[in-house]
Amino acid sequence: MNQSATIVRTGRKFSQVLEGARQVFMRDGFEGASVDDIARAANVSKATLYSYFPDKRLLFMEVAETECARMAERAMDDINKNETPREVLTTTATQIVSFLLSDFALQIFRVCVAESDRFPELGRSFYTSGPEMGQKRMSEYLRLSVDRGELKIDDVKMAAEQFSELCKAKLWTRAVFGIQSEFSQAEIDEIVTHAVDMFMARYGV
Amino acid sequence: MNQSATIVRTGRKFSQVLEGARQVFMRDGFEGASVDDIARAANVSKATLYSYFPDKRLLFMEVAETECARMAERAMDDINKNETPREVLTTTATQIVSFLLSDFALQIFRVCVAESDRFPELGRSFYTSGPEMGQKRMSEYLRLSVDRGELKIDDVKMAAEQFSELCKAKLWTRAVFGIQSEFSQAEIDEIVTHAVDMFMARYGV
DNA sequence: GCCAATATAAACTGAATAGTTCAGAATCGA
DNA sequence: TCGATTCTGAACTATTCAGTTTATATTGGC
Repeated sequence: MNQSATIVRTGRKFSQVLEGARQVFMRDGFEGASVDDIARAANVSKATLYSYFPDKRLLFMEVAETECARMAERAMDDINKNETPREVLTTTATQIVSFLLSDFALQIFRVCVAESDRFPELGRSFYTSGPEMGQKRMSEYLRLSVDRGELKIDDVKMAAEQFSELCKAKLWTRAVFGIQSEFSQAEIDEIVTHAVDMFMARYGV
Repeated sequence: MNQSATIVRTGRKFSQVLEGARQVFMRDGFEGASVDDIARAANVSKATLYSYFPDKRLLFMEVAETECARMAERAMDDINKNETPREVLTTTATQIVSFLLSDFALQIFRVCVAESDRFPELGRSFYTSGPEMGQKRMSEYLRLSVDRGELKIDDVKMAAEQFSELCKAKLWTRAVFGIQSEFSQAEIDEIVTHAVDMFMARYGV
């Protein structure tokens, strides 16, 4: 991954370039985005852009990694460990569902899926800083609850995977394929309730 | 969707073209595949190809639709309605998981996700003939079992969505991002068991 | 105010590639 | 065998786009 050596990170317009690239890549994907578009969006000349990034791929990778890190930071941040599992799970599921349905998460998912054939490192990087990261946070919480005797789980990792998977039911697939793009709170709550009910039916004490 | 009107489906080499297109699109995605490549793979001249399909997009759509139909046909075909729910669900889950992890299903998913921004009809078509189709079949079975008193389900559609989502736990995400590409029967069975256990815990009588 | 680093605009190269055209060859039904 | 349909190959157009170049302008530290 460390072709980063060849990226020049100093200079007045570095972050401008990155921000322009972010916008355009997120809107158009990798192939869809032209370097001219990016330069225009960044209010920067093409020559300047190329003085920072040796090529389009590296620029894209940089954007993707930055976005994934930002993503991981946001999602599942405020687990209040003193509430009951049902409460915690409900709060967390609501966050997860809302996040998964955001334009932002959807678009980066699309781009990463689309390009992970061409850039295997991208797939890995996304997985590590996205889904895997979430799964770890969730596992920690579940482990805690099990130790407290609040939940009864044989395989904590698997349970965490199942939980986040349940959060994708119905709406997420529809969102990914552009069938539906607006989601009411009621729709989200419905998914959340069903996810939590199912989880508790299986792992509740 | 019926730009299909403009596709000529008769002629000696129609299926040859389609098969070549299938191979190349599945390997390279939409942008990645060049029409020259496809013509070569199909053992057909470019002119012939264009005599069947007015443009690359329609050719792609045709391939995707054909593949989805084939997909829907295969998956969840042999539900033996006389077994217990646990048995039926286990068989079905095994089929679903294996199918979801096949190169074939993964590749078509990737391509459809990648291109559904540019071709909204493609996303819709994939969703309809893929996930939605599966969900309907599953719903029918669940409805039957509920009527028989074998299961207790408030929202059959939602339960069907949850079930297929549970089949994606752990392995599928890893597959989509190319983290893992070989899956042992034991790994598949693990997912299946956990999916069925969870489902039965929630909806069993 | 000067110098060195940094940025700009715009034109250019070179490579891919979608889609067209057409004269002639292969194929097939009758 | 004949005539019509279908296919071929190869050359051609036109476009898009990554990446380069160059001559000029801006900026900021000293």
